[in-house]
Amino acid sequence: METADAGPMKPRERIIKTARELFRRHGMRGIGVDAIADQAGTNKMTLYRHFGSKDDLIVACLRDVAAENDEIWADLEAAHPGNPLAQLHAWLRVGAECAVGDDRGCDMANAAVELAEHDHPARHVIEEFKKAHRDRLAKLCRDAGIVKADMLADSLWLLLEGARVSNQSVGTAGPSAHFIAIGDAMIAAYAQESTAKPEATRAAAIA
Amino acid sequence: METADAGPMKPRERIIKTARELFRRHGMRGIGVDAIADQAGTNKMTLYRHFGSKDDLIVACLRDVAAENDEIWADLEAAHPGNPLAQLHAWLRVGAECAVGDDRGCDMANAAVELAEHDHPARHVIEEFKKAHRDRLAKLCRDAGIVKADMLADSLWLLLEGARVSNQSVGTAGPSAHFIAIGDAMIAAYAQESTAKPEATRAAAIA
DNA sequence: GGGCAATGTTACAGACCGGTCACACCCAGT
DNA sequence: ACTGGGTGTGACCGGTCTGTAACATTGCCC
Repeated sequence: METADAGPMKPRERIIKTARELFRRHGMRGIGVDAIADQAGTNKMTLYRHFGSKDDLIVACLRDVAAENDEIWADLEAAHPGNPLAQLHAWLRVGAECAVGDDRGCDMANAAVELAEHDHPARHVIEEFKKAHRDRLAKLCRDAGIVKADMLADSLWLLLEGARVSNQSVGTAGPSAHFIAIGDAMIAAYAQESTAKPEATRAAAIA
Repeated sequence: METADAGPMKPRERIIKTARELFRRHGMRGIGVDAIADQAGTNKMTLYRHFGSKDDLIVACLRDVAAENDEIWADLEAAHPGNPLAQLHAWLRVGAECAVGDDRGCDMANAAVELAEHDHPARHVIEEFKKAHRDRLAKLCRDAGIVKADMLADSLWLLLEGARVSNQSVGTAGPSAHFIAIGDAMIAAYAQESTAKPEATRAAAIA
């Protein structure tokens, strides 16, 4: 059949790319390896030669998602070098693209829902990825001089997670539509709290 | 096998109760009707006499979830009659029970993730439920005199959705641990904004 | 051109799943 | 005691799924 992607990519890449799309559209348990191989313009045998099992393929896809996300963070820092507050606002805008322009949520979070077994090989990748994301966000908040950096990071994090999962039940026109407004309000509130009160502290530091 | 639940309940109830638990633990696509019937102390044939298909059973389970939730809202109002702000804080506590004491998230949201087909019969139930929940929350905010009631409602809603989905990737000790603190801060910020600024308005109303 | 590794093709095995059938059973209401 | 509706039992069908085996084919490098 091979409806798409007979491009110059090697089979391995095509399989991962196609699998990611089909996993996303039908769920990991809702699509078979045969359909993935077909759609990738190859066949089941070569798929199994590159990935020993479907679970291995799933793990490879999630690692691909993680790598893609690393690029986003690199872009974020490159766009506003040395300006963590601007990076924080930019992060919010990037998150908004996910939260308003897409109704199938975060691949990692979806995988965590679908792969309920606690010993699934993908769980490790998911947990590592999400913790890394949250830690990067917290570092950004800290570097931006937010006092309660962890609280703001967790607030923004839960906001994004909530928006992306909410899209799947009530659509992008639901509460997620206010994503940026809510996020900006959060940042503003914590930033104000960080500059208003501790004048005594700052004065002491100067003196 | 019938490891559990040979109680006095009629088969239909036992099946729904068991199905809900197994769906929750293994995912809807991760458990078969045969296993559900076994665990419920009955058999597949009886299951199919009560529910025409597995999808029907799924819908029935989700309706059961919705009914249980209605009770929670009734309890909330009964506990603090005529005091919407107290109900709002109580709602946050109830949400916290889900967000810190459970790592398998919201059944409805999980179903939305797992049942990716846009025409699945359960989708209607999920959407209706989630919208009703969000609307009730917005009404509570409005009744509590919050000016930007919709914004607060959406913020709290996304907070809860995020916490419950986040539990499945990073556990209850992750950002969800700050659920109540974050929620209280949100309510406080919006409540302050609702009493501080509009003194002119209130004065005008009195005069 | 020869050779070798990667890829394609077909068929198959084994398991599981949703769903149905025919028939035996139990037990309450009359 | 009878009867009838709800229930239990096991077998079965057709389909789909992951994963494998054996063999043909392509394409690249020397």
